[in-house]
Amino acid sequence: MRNPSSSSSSSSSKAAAAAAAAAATAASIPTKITSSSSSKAAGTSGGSKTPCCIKVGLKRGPWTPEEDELLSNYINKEGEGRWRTLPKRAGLLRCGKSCRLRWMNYLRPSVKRGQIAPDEEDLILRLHRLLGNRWSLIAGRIPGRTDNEIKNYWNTHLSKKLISQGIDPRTHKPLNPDIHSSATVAAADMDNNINKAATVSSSKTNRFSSNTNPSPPPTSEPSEPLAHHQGAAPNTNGNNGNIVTNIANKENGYLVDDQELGTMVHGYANMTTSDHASAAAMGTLSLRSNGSNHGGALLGGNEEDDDMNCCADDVFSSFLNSLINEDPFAGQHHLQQQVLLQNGNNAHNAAAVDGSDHHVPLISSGAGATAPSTFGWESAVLMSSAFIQNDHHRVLNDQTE
DNA sequence: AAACGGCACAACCGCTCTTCA
DNA sequence: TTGAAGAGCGGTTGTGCCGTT
Repeated sequence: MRNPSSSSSSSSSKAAAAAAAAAATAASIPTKITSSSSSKAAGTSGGSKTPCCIKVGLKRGPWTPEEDELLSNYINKEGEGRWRTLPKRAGLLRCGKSCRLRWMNYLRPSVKRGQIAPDEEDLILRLHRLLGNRWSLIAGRIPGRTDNEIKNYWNTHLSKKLISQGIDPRTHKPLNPDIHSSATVAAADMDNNINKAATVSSSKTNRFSSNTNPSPPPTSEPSEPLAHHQGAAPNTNGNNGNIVTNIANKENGYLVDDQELGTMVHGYANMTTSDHASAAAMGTLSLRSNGSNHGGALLGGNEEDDDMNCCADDVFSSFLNSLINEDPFAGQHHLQQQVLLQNGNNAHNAAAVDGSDHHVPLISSGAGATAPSTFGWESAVLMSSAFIQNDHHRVLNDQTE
């Protein structure tokens, strides 16, 4: 089903249709309810697969304007959360997951519809190069865009665009080494810079230590890519231990892997406090987004989150920014500053976050190169290694299985 | 005008992680 | 310690639209 109001890089006729449909439905509401969707809605699930909610009578398929209104009204009134029971309370014949998805990807006021701007596209490319198919993380750095939207845009536009340029959309490296387009040269340049940071921050391991099947190098097969990425949310508890035993093995092609992401968090946690309770609290932080910020807050950046989250998010954002801006050491400098501030007082108040989603601008004003500090991510990694000893043991155990 | 195929994208599925009793 | 519930993520599917034949 196509949502008229979300038509982006479409033809003018599509845009016209979208405009007409948008006029008919003031909000983001689908204009078509198909017969096939009705059959789905009967709860017949349309196949042998078991739907997420097997309760008989729950509707599936495209949402109607009435359903959207019910959901929006309810959430505006009661707030998000408790998705499992929300449908019943809101008077919807939908499963909770469906409601959550509809709200997150479509009905939320903060969702920005419309064409992906060139700068957004560039940002997506850069972030994908850094993060791989971690759409929620990517979406979290692009205000108003959802992971689903970015994922779709990537699959339908950007991956093909890269392929047409002779670039592997998964690794961002040339498909054919003989081809030296400007794009591939630029990618290679960036790769060189990024590798510095990758080395500093220890680096790649099996992306998912719990996976007994060693992660294969990425292929150009779009559907395979992250099979090893199942459920892909990186878990700081389970993966960081690998930084001790696996060094400099960045075979997956992504520039920042889960271990590194998690390490940044752990490392920062360790540096910013000597209080074990606080450190432990930080240790529970997940790279998965938390709360209502649907992927927006890397470190669980809800407004209610504690100071540590705020700072860690800021630091990570800074680091990510520095990678995107091809200055792998800027984050170190910023980190050091943050640590000093944090030790001195509540530095988080100075954290640059916007009011809505804790997004930190990524297109910085030319992050100036900062001299590498002796106290940076490398320290963070080492310190975090000690900090997460328990996880390390766990990982080692996993590896022996 | 009909058939066909590709495109775009909302929605769904299966899985994982976190939290809590 | 364990299991259930809640929540979130990435991958895939289904469907309408549009252009081409």
